[in-house]
Amino acid sequence: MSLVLSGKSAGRVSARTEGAVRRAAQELGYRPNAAARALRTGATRTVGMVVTDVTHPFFGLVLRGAQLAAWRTGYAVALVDVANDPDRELASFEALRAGPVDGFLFFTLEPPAHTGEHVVAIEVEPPGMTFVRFDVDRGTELAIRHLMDLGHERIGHLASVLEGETFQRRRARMRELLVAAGHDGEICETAAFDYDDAARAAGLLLDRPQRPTALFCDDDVLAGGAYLAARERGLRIPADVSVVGFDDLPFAKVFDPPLTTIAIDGGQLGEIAFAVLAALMAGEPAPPGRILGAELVLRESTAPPYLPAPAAL
Amino acid sequence: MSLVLSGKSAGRVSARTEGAVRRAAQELGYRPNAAARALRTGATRTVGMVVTDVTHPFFGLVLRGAQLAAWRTGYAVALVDVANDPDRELASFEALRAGPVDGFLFFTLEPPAHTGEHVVAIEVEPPGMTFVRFDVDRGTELAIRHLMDLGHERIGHLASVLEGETFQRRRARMRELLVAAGHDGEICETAAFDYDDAARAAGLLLDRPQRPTALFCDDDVLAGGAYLAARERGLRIPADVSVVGFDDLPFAKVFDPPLTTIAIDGGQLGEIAFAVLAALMAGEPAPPGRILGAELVLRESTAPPYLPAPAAL
DNA sequence: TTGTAGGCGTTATCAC
DNA sequence: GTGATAACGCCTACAA
Repeated sequence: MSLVLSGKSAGRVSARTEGAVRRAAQELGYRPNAAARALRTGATRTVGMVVTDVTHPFFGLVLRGAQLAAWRTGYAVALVDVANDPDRELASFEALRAGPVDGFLFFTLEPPAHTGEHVVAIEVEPPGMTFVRFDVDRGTELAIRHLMDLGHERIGHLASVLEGETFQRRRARMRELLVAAGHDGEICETAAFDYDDAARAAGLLLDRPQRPTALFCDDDVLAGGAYLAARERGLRIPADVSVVGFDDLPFAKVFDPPLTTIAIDGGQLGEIAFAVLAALMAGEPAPPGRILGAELVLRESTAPPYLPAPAAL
Repeated sequence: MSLVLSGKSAGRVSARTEGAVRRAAQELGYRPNAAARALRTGATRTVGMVVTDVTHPFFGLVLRGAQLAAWRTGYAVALVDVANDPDRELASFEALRAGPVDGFLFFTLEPPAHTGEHVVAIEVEPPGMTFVRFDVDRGTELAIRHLMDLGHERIGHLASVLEGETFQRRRARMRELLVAAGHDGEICETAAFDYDDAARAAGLLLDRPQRPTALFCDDDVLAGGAYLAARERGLRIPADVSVVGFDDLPFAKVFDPPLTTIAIDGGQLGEIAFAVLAALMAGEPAPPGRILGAELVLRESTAPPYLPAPAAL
């Protein structure tokens, strides 16, 4: 019967019956029931992607990448937004374990500990769990080096409030580089991924008695907050403060001045994360993890500290 | 047996057995299988939301709103991105009809014609289909009026290439208002929701022999492209060109100058769309449609045309 | 108050 | 090459 539809008719059913079946199915508007199939086969050909915050522009890129890769292999990806709520995160995981998905892409602060499910962690590297992440150490090194090469010594860090591993890495690496160069290592404020809150935190940094001459931001949204704070205070970027972001979100180049930032490829991240998960689900030997590149995109928000005022003044 | 777990034990099972059952379930790590339940009950308590482009920042807001509302009633929402591809749109619909969802939220150009499924259209108003959309007529009226009040007569339209109903509305209303005021009604270029393409199209507008003194953009992303084009040409906003956007995306206020735009509430849209769908699924009488407000947010990207040069020159 | 059985729509196996 | 049948796990009606 439905051998035909599942494409396993080769050499099993006569061409005539096959045609008849197809026609009948067509006319009756028959469509195989997904629930029954899932029950029988134990697979849904769907993977769940759980993210902390759909509202952040970076996720769209990642989801798009994962979705494209999934599509090619006949999988669908269901997105679950956890709205920065750990309880909800756990609840989602439990709900999804109940059957609706064959595997998980966890783009959150802390993926649930290993449970025998197929899961790949994104941007986190939990011990023993397959992961895909960017080389943020390299990324922050590129950013900080660039600033130090320009002559900056007092570099503020506009950091994410989120305790994610990727952010801890940024902080640690930055500190390392700064102390290695003999500079002050901890001028830091944290903010949510929200322009107003970021502006508030950036303001705290800019209002310090010893104002930092440059700001390294965990993310382009945060950098946007720094732009806001600088504008409120009549500070020019980059003449009075240099700013460097992270992510290279599409709007970074429309900021004024265009934002110098660390580019990472969200689409690629999603694509690779799905590929790794697919390997896992297929029982193939998957790599323990993948680390993706990051590079510096030079635009116009950085300059040497304290540019001399125009000669005329 | 599983009467307990489904919460229907009231007056059917003794408290003792109930406790025993719960404990056993706990220890065995038993969790009801979603596929089997779906097969049996015919419902999945999941709705599908299909969007044209996850990559656009507006969708995050809508999804968040829908997801929050769904969560409250024990529903999940699965997001499907269609990547602006009509074939994929149809394919997704077919795939989703196979069972995995109880209802649909269609945020696309053209939701598939009525098929007996529970579906609510978002930002489109197909005949006979339940919908939720913004009052874009009012929104564009607010924008155009504002520009005309400022004294603009030659207003360019930086429009979306997408043929969505919401965009056709903007165009039609704008034209109406312009011809009613006796102005030239069609200075228009279209672009994809992408800063570079938008900059290209905006450039076409700005390079016209009779340069428009103001630009009305279908969307804040497009407005960002206008900023880029103006910058390339050394044109000042708003002194040389006024710009007004649509959506009030979070980054609009960090643009320089902060963007005057039409604010619409994506979260509310998602929330209401889900509520309407829930009513539909429950068989309750649902309203034929809902129209949500839009308002003008005055910032600094608009001014009277051709501001006189500073007296000193 | 508790136990049992049937069926939801598939797929896969096995006998014809 | 084809048709029958069992089983996936849950829910619910009905019998004990």
